Amino acid sequence: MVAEASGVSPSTVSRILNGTAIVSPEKRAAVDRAIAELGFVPNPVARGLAGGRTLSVGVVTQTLDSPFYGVALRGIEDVLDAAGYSALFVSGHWDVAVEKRCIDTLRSRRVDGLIILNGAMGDAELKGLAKDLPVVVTGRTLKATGLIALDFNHFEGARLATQHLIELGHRDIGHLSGDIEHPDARERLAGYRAALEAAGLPFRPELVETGLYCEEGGRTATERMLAQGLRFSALFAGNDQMAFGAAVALHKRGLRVPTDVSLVGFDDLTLAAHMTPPLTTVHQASFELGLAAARSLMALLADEKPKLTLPEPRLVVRDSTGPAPKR
Amino acid sequence: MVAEASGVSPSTVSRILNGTAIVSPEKRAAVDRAIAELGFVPNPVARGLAGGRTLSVGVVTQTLDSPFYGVALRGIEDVLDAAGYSALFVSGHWDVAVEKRCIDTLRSRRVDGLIILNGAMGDAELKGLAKDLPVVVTGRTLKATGLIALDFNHFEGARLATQHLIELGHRDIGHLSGDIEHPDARERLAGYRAALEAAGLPFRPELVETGLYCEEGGRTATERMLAQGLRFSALFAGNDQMAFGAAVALHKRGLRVPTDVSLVGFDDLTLAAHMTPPLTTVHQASFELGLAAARSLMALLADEKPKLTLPEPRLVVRDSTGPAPKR
DNA sequence: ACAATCTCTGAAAACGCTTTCAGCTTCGCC
DNA sequence: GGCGAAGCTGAAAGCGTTTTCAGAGATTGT
Repeated sequence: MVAEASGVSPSTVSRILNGTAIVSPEKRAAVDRAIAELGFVPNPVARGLAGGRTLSVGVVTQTLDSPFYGVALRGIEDVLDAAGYSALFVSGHWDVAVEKRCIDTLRSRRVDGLIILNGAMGDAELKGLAKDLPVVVTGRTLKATGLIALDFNHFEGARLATQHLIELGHRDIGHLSGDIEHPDARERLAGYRAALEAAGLPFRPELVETGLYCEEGGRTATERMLAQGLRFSALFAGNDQMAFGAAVALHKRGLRVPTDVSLVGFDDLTLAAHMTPPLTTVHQASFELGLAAARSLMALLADEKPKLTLPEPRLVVRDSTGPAPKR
Repeated sequence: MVAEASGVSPSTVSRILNGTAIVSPEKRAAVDRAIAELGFVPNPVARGLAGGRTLSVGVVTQTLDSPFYGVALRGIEDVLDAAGYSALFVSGHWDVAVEKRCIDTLRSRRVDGLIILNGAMGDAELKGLAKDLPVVVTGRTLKATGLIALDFNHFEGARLATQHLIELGHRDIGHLSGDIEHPDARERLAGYRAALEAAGLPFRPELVETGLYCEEGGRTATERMLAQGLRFSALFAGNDQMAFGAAVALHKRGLRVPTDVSLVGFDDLTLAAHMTPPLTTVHQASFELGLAAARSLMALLADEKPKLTLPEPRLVVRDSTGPAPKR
């Protein structure tokens, strides 16, 4: 230990560095000077070995390059960085087995905590994990000690989107649902249905088509609806990526957005505002989600109980929705 | 050390785990059994302290949520993961100071190597870094020991894109250039110019507008050109994101793609194929870039000299380009 | 004024591995 | 048959911190 070369014992230096105990001003000054002169930087690896805390947290996401979670990762990074923590990002690729392996790796690397963005694993396992180390999980609601769950109000978002279409006079409103495995897809579907029923419109299962939460999924789902000869004047897509795909499918069929078909997305990706026409969508504050997740974890690590809450979803009306065409 | 509880000395176990030396089959079998029974998992933190190798590499990118680099990150993760390495992703936010701080953090965490995606720092500093630990850098060409530079052929890509427009009969071809600070933006501009000149067309500086490499940058650059009353029948955007922005600007002016203006992008983001109309663009193999970068680093760490090469750019013709309108 | 308490500090153990060093065998060869 | 070389293995010394433990002074209470 280099700093020792300048006066005191390693224990004292450690105490100064960590503020673990009171040290006399003179020694503190001497050590500070030595540190500055030597350009000393503590070694996190050794710290991790000795102290058990590595000042690193694991972040498991599904795909690193998702436009939606990417932004959340940035929020996480910001908070962690400011707190002196480093993030280990891993992706589970929507595969429970891969996800578990990732988590094992992270644990073997002795991360101090875990942030799991929309994990695929079961609630029970998650609770088990949380017994060992602090966990913040998004995309589900769950209560357990050492665990904080953060989720958006998908139901309300979907309700807003559908209501908007109804208010524009649309009656035949289709829904492109994400894979029903995802709790958020289920909630969005429920919100869509609730809005219809609140307006006295029937819920028609044939107007709901399911696909993967991506451009391709939205495109093929729309093509299926079109192929079936279904009549609809508006489409509420489970997320923006699906909406992009839907726009392509409609365009190919010669249908104009919003003249022939109104289109609403969900997420408000950066790109939504830059699509042609700019997409009406439900804004999800994913950056804030990242911030909140990271802050929650920091609180958990400090043995506090914060219970941060996420902003409510908000409809952003752009140019992809318009009045229903006369029948 | 737990595994010792079953027969041999810790040194021998370590040797088996690392393949550092030849061990007799019986001992090896005994140890293997013990490891299996105890479910022993080596502690990378201790390993890092003792051996100097942490089996982790630092990856510095500019923004975690870039659609282009996101894909590359996935490629990096795939390779690293398979090799038993973990990645520490950090983002420099296009700021040299931030970037340096990130690198310091990574070094203090004793990463075994560094992958720098389009770093903002100077060549000289990079070379200095490479003296200390293996570095792979993308987006520039550079030669130094312990350093591998990987880059696309931006010039050729831009040339292909421009040539395609010329072959379609376009004569007034604008270019939305990325910030000229970026070497790749400069090369793309050069490729554009070379294609023009090869076809005997004059290079007209007023048809080149510069902006940030993002949707907003493309939109405002296009708006500026439109506002100046410039006549052009085709636009070659510095990257796909700028092309998306350009499409919005054109759409607002009532100009149709490709009927009134043909549009070519660069990168071939996933979204390019799902935009309306699907975007003609230059394919950059960013996933392969990630793979190649990670593999190069692994090779460097193994003291090999691989010199992987990236695929040549390739024009992907979709629906955003068409024949030049008659004048 | 003396014991009982506090403060502050250093010595030393621990964290869980890797690696060097030296010792013991077993060969191969003159 | 003896000697050097080569092959395996264990003991022990780190790696750079934190943390426990106990001791040296300085305070306080009576």
